[in-house]
Amino acid sequence: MATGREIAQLCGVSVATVSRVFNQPETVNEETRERVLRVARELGYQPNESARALSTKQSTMIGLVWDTDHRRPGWRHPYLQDLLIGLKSALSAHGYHLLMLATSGDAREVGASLADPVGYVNMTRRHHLGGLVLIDSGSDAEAFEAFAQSGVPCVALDVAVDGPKATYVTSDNEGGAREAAGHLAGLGHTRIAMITGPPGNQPSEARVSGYRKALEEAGLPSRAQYVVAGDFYRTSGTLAMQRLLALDEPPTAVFAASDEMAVGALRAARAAGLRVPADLAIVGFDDIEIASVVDPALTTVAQDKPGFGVAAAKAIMAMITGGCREDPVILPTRLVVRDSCGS
Amino acid sequence: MATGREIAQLCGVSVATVSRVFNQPETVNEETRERVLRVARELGYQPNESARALSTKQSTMIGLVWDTDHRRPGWRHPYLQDLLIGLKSALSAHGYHLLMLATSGDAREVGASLADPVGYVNMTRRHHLGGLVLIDSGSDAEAFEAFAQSGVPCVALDVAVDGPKATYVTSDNEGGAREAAGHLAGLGHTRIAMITGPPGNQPSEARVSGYRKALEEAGLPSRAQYVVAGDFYRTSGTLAMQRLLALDEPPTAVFAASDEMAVGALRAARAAGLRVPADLAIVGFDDIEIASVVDPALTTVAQDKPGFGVAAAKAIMAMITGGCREDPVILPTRLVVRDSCGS
DNA sequence: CGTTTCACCGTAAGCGGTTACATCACCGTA
DNA sequence: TACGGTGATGTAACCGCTTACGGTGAAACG
Repeated sequence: MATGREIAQLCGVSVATVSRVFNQPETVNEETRERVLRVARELGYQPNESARALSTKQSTMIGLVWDTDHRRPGWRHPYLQDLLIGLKSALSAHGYHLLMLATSGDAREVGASLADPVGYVNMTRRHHLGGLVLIDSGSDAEAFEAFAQSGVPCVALDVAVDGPKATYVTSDNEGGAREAAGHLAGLGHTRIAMITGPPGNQPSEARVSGYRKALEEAGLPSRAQYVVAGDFYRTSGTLAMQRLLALDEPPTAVFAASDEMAVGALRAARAAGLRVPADLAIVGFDDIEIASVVDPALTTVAQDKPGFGVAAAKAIMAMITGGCREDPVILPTRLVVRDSCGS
Repeated sequence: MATGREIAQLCGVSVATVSRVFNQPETVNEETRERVLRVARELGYQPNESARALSTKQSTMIGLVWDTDHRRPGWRHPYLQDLLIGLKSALSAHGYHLLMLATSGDAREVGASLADPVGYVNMTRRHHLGGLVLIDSGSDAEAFEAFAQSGVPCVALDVAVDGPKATYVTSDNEGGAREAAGHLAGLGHTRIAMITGPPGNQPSEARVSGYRKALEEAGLPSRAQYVVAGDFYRTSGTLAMQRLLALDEPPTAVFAASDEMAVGALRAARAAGLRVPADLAIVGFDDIEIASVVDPALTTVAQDKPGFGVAAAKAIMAMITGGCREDPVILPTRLVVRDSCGS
């Protein structure tokens, strides 16, 4: 590996000049700059990032906090891949790398344990990370708040946090839900139920709120027994649907807070002998891949998946360079009408 | 941030001793060791990884090479999330972190361009990465070979590579395909077609080979027009199926090299008025999520998705510590019989 | 012609660890 | 008593880069 010193010797300049060529090119004479660059290229020079980070106290890395061995076994993020694509490409464009942090297993560790924000924050300091991107694993609101308060620049996905250098990005859950439920109402449905996510989950709460607004706007009554809680998983959708169907006056339309639950509901409906959408209209949320594959294809509220990553990347970079808090980002959603609501 | 020097001063020892406490605990007197550890804990000491890496010329990071802006637009890895879960948790357990590399956009870059192995290898040196994990993006065989030859420890997923410190992990594609096609033969089918992946793709080739073996074992003739090429995408499955159905003697069973193509084939069959599985049996490969959701649920060959990541992690760590090549890992597959083959 | 200005560049002190080597006290042994 | 061995620790060089500071020569100025 060629070092700056070698280049300096070959060019007859000092290491300081070599460094300047790469960091403040305008301060060095064009002729010598060219010379240094040429030699650097010939030698295949790669600046030592460890040395640079040590000296400048900052690296070009952003930490990604994503709990894989989570307390909710089997949990899968609905669109992790698209999110990462957006995140990574936006970060790459500005020379940043994404570091998937681990807090466990390191014998050298001092006082950091798994799923413990402190552990991640420690890692942030160890590696001079510019900031953190926090991926929601379903119910980390409290932990995320700790991150936000730590002073480390961080942006949370789908969890509203607040802190000196913290912000978040989320979809317009309320608006999307409102559009979805409104769509059902517009189709003439008057008995519209909702299957929610786990209580306390922010996107879920927002979706419930949007659902309520849509009912109100359509002049429909809001019945308590039409709102039943799920947990975003498919099975919970089936269970919830069964409870709805057991009602004296079962709904003719259901809005599920996730596509997975919508699929579960669809199963339950079919098992009960109902035809979808003829007897029961179903709308989901997320627009994950299976939405277009189930039969009937699921009408759903699409989230801007890569946009999530891009927005997170922009926010974190802005906070790193700007040094202050950024405004939260609310991404627009889009109602994708397919066959499950019989429009 | 507390440094080793501060600890040293507070404990009345030298920085060397502090360092030894963490790296060669056995060489330092128990009493002083306890003292140093206690003070370190009180100060919330976190070793500076940049300094450590600079000094030792190695970091605790493994690079992940995953092309997001690939020449095949819309490409998605069939099970990236599970793979990452396995990879990350196995690496975490040994104190390694995963760095998602970017090669583009860095103005400071010297001679590294996107999708160029050299760029990634340069990044490896810059950051003192222990090694690289290469995720196949569909057709990177040549590029991967360049990685393998670079001397950097690396393990490729689903691409057979060879090099001084390179190895790969892949599924038993041939065996899985053989079992799948054999299953169809066992069901009494004699006209069994196959929809392959893109020509040159190694897993696809192996699956074709397994398919051929199964036919042979069942005493069935191998007809050239029964093997039609797709590209792993859904649309290509539809197209391929249409061609198969246009044959004078259309097949009664189809084995697709991916679930996506199987779904596409299923659509084509249904559009042609065929019932699945009564008129046409279909088997896929991968066992992605949609396989269990389509109607009829897809019989398919399941890959050990998290196992991929775990195996890759073990291999790369073994090569880093061992310094030499590891044997390739072939993961067993499992035939998941659902409804699309009418067993 | 002396002085100021300015563009350019070198010197050297860090950044926070690791580690080869030296030191020192202490013990057992001849 | 002199000496080699051993365990515990200190000393200092080094890893490769950044940057504050100072120096130099030439152009510009009065």
